[in-house]
Amino acid sequence: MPPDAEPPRHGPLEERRFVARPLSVQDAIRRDIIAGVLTPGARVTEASLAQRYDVSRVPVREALRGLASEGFIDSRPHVGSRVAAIPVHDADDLFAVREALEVATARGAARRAAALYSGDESPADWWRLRREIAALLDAGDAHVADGDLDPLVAINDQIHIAIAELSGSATLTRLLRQLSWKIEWLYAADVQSRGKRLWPEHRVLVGAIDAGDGERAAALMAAHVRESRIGYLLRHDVTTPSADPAVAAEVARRRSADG
Amino acid sequence: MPPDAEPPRHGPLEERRFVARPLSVQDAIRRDIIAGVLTPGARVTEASLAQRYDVSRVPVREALRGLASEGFIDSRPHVGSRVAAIPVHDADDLFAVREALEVATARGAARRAAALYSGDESPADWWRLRREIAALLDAGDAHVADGDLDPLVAINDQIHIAIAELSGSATLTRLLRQLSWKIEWLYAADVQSRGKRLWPEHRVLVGAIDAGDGERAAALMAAHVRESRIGYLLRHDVTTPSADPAVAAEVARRRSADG
DNA sequence: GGAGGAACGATTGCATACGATCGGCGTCCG
DNA sequence: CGGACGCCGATCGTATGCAATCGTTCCTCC
Repeated sequence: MPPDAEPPRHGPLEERRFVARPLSVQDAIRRDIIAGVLTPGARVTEASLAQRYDVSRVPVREALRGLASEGFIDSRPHVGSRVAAIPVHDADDLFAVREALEVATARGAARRAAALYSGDESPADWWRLRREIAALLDAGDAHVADGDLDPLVAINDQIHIAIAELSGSATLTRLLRQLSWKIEWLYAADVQSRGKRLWPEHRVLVGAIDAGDGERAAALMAAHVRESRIGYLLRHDVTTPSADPAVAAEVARRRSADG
Repeated sequence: MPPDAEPPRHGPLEERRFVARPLSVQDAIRRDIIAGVLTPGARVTEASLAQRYDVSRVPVREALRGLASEGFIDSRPHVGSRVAAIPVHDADDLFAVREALEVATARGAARRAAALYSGDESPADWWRLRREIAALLDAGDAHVADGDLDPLVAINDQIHIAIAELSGSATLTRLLRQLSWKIEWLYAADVQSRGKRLWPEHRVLVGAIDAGDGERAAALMAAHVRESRIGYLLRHDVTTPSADPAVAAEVARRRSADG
């Protein structure tokens, strides 16, 4: 089924509802913060941002409030707002929570796939998400083949978010999205991630979801996120490797092995 | 030291910065949603809320945007907003993620306590939070002694949030706060929680944090949250008890034991 | 009688304007 | 010479007004 068959049918309604919102001011500011255009500690007044993004103070104000509740902005009433500090010392904990989040979403997605095949449920947007994941997998493969690894981190995040949406839990999806932004911020701040080795795991994971094997999907996701966590800790030498003893041991082992 | 000695000194600056913001519109609406005053599915227009809380449309608008990003409001552009559905089918996953979150914050709080005693760090508001926890523990004890268990769930949440702040991770604290609101919503929606049995565990947990024993604090918190999760699942008979096999087995065991 | 289209009401999105509050700095008094 | 008081610029918080968009309803035509 071609992916462009259904969208023009319902038109802009379903379109705006779910996928392609026209990049709100909040998204634009967040993107600039993550990309490093707005550096931590920088003063951002409503007026300056309004001029920067060519809108009035009102949307900027709403965006700032949202970004403050997401932790990208530190705001003090009647004083001003600043770009928050990158949570580098939280990195390991962020990965630990991400593991729990993603294990739950992977298991939920597989469970929902099983329910779908047995006819218990008929989720409307399941197939749309499934096709989106397929497209993302193909796009990632193409980038890997071309040796262009930079877009991989963004595609990786989109796949994981799509799997979360596949699980049907809006709450978990929302939390994971916030966490992904933070981890992306961590990656972008220091060093470009090289996710080539972890990339092939995605297809195996999606296969387990399609098969409806919840436990296998959960185990694969746990290993996948844990590898990502170990990789981050290996690239950033921190004093305390990890709070999780198993992760810390693995980091120490590889560090001594690789020299 | 009486707790009302310092606030009038620096006045409203430090006051507003951290603790007692004058209950914003967003907090008021969220409170009403959790309390069931605004029921899921109810239409909420900016104008009606503005009249209800006696403010203009602009603060209502900001509050709605924030609540939408928190998942309490479903908003569609140019159409309107509705109170979101209570995430009952996510309950078990929410507890699983909460366990990971709270284990990380408990471990972090204990680690920070150890660093404090060894003189490595000197956190300014550590003692303030520690006193706040002590006051909350005493208040909870008083309620338990009086047999007034209703405020216990709120006090419980405040203790857990304070422990998260003690860990020093703003990101984890923010995620936990959002999760706590959702779980509180779950509890308030169906049945009043009876947390008397779990209450004494708090002092043991805080003791482990004070001792700087990170692993013990983490283990205690994991058991504490898991008990809470099992209790919820026991009170709400769901078809699939839990995604975690150990939790599911324990729920089944107690259910057959209690009849 | 049914289907397509246009106009209307309702609601949000944004811009502008004004009032309230805070931090900084000069000045005055002890 | 040091500290406290008061003024002032800066910034936020809120209110009001207008334009854009969506869902609906009614009208017309087939």
